[in-house]
Amino acid sequence: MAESSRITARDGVRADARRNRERILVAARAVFAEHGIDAPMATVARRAGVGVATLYRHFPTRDALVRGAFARQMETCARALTEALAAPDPWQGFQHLVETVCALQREERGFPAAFVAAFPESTSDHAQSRRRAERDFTTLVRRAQASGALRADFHPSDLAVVLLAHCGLVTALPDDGAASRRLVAYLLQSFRTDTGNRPLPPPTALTLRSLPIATDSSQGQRPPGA
Amino acid sequence: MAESSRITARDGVRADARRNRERILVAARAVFAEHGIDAPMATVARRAGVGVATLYRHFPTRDALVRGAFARQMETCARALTEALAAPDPWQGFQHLVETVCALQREERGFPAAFVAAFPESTSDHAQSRRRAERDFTTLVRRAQASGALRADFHPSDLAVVLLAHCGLVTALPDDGAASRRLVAYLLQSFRTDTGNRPLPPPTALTLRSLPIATDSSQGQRPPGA
DNA sequence: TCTTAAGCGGACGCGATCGTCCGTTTGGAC
DNA sequence: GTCCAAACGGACGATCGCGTCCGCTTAAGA
Repeated sequence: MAESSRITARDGVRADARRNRERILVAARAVFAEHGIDAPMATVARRAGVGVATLYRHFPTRDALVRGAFARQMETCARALTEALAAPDPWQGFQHLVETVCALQREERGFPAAFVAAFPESTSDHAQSRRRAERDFTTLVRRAQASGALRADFHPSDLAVVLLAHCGLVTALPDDGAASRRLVAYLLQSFRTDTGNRPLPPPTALTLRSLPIATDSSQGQRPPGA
Repeated sequence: MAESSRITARDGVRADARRNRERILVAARAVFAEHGIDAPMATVARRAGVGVATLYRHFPTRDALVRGAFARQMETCARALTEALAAPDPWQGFQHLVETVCALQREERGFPAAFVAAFPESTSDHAQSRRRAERDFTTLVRRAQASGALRADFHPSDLAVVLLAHCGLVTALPDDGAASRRLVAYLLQSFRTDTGNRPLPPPTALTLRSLPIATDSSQGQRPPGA
């Protein structure tokens, strides 16, 4: 009769519930990749083979779902930052960090827009992660500047500028890794002190003609948040 | 009875119709600036003080409305390109062009997303403008490269990369001119051959914490009126 | 003034998405 | 096997935006 006797598993979650949760996350990644993170929740549910209610039970808000779906990518980002700090050459670390995060944005469609939700202010642990990430990144910047490779007037906030711009680019051109690579290469060059022009990845096939039509609003443009 | 006798004005448009058209365009710019180009058509109509039907009569599709609303900005872009070609120093022309377009994207909110719709493929005259713009820009690039100021591996398609990235940035951070200026400065530097680090505009106040939350799609609703 | 059609506006039907409610199923402890 | 709470799923009412339809208003030529 003790309530503990009713707990069904180590973590108190029934097997089918855990299974469904995983199916939902897989489906969410697929659907977000196809239709952007504004895709209907019902679509995710159908893809996962569960009812809408089940979806909402596991993830009460779209925000929670997005965060759940891209948790792994977020961890990869965090790891990249740790690795960057550990790298013997701070500039190498810096460059690798930027390239890794941008590669994630480029490869996992839906993730770029989700990224900025990565460090939600609501939950305290995440706020803490976020603060730590900021601190670590600032340290990395200082070191890279001290080593002479990163220009002295680079400001840690420039990372946000880069990420938002890159996010916009890959959101507009989901298939085009070339554009993303090109942008990143240009930006990294402008961050260096040693500024001899270095080889770039190949240019894109874009023309003004081929730019996506704006009012086809199927693309999730990110609205500003709080 | 002759149909020509019924024509009511020089251009065959009644005075109230012309007046309403203008009011709609003003309202559209305001509403697009506040809520993005996906704002409900009815909102534009209400703001303009006309009925929905009137709005649809003048602009049958949202696309037509967007194009009408930002026609002036598009002309400014076209003029900037012409001026850039006429500039004595091709690099100056190039730089001025990029800065002008980005300034427009930054200042007229809603325009950035609209920009890519600027040269619709449907109407032949616009397609022609677009082709001409491409040709002119390519010429500008060649000249700037010949002058030695623009790096040889800059490709005209890189303009699209810049514009899309910048569009993403200002869409995400509508109020923040600093971020836009910063990005443009970085990119222009990386386009130069002469690559000594030059002074940058001041950094932004962004932190990872302050990045907009992706899935809060509630959009910062304006507290007053609307 | 009179006439007429160009122009106007709001109501309406349609379709999509949201998030909840509630009856049914099922995992797993005993 | 029995039981029950956890979990499920689909139906449902509410909301929102779209674009059209139709009766009314009004500009402006005669």
